[in-house]
Amino acid sequence: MNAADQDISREQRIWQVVASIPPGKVASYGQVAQLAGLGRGARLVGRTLHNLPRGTRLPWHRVINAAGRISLPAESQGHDLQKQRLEEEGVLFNVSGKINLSRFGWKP
DNA sequence: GATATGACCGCAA
DNA sequence: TTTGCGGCCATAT
Repeated sequence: MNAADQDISREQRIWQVVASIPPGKVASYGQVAQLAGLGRGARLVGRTLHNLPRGTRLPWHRVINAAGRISLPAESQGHDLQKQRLEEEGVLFNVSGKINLSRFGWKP
């Protein structure tokens, strides 16, 4: 048993939670962390998603920060891709680039 | 081992 | 609204 095994368990839980997010809905990092049993390990969720391979099947674009905003830099490609995918699923952005969590927030 | 940083969160002022 | 503080976990120095 090494550190990698622990990491895999946590990553697996995070992946499971992220994969459970229905289309057209979004969840915050804290939400995912809580459901994955990580408590307040929101940072771990962010790190894990950042480490995802390019060809992943995971709907990582449905994970945003608590402010209803995309954490990635606006000039980053991931930001653009995330926004586009969300709009494809019907998630609308505010004029400020924010998402109405009361409407699109995932409620398990 | 200690310190700093990071796709962060929640609360208080 | 913004700012500051503590908390979580992994990685780098």
